[in-house]
Amino acid sequence: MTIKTSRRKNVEFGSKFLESSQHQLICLCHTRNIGCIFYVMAASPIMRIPCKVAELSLDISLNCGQSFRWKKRPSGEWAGVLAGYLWLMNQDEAGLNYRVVTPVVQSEASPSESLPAKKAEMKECIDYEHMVKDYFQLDIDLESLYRQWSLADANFDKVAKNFVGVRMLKQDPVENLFAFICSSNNNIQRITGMVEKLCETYGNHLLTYEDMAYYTFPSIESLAEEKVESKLRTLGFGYRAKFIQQSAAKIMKNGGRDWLLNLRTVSYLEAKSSLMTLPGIGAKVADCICLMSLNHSVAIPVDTHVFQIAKANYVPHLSQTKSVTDKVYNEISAHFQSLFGTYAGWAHSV
DNA sequence: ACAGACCCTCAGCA
DNA sequence: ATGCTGAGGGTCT
Repeated sequence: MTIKTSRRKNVEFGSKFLESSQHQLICLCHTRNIGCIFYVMAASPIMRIPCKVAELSLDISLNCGQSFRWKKRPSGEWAGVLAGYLWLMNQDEAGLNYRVVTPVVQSEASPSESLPAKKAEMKECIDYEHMVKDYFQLDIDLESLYRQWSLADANFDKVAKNFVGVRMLKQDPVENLFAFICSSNNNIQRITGMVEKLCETYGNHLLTYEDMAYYTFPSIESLAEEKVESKLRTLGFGYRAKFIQQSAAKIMKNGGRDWLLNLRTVSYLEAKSSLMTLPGIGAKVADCICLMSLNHSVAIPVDTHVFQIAKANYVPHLSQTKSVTDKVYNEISAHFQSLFGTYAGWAHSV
């Protein structure tokens, strides 16, 4: 089997490996003085889920500020790390195409010995389709929700045709939480850079694919260490450096990742108020986390833009209001919740 | 309820 | 070319 390397040479080895598998092997080979380091990855075949653009627009949903981790590659594919794999996706009118790239071996030894041992692992049946459907929440009928929202609100009806297929992702709450601590008083470009720095500094290098390094999102533990604040300061996080370290430490004290995941099972208001006990998380960020990773689809994050839109089109008596006080925040939230119903947060995103 | 302060960056403009 | 200002998916005191 011929394997392309990052140095654009071809390496021959392991021709029997995976001969009966439908997976494709990719090997990146770096010479380091005498030895070689092999980064071996397996790319799945392209898989497909029938899905209309009206049910899911990748271009909007992956790039509208709910996740900061998806990047469009020159090929037009979206690339992102999810559940410890690199995913590559695109879509056409009728379907979503995706493939998965996963590291198999990273060793300084000759790969010929370790590869067969990984063979069984590769063949392990992983339900990628289920993971995609879960992440995009494809069991939720978005077209039907759009119809419902259009009936409820003429303004939505007018605007919605330009923003078809806007779907909330079901994100990992750890990534979601720390990314949105970064979002306060900030712009998307800078937030994206900060999330990248978090991953490069405290995440694990997953693999390098076509000259792009991909990292996992850091664990809560790794962000909870005391040194993190000063390090993030030097990386330009500003006052958010302290929030990140302190929130991580507090979550660990509360029970770590399980404590966060458990917020999916409690009521929306309980989840929100629990999140707001963490430093750097106020009402808006808490609502973002509720909506984007904790299944509380009724949550309405009221940011400065939602405030402006609400003043101009929905809650006239706020037209002279200068700032978003708690009272104003709750009033705007409640308005959109009663207008759009259970999936109000999804409608708000459109 | 409401200012200020908080880190940093980047348009927009003089 | 430099320098100033305001705002950017807020939060805390």
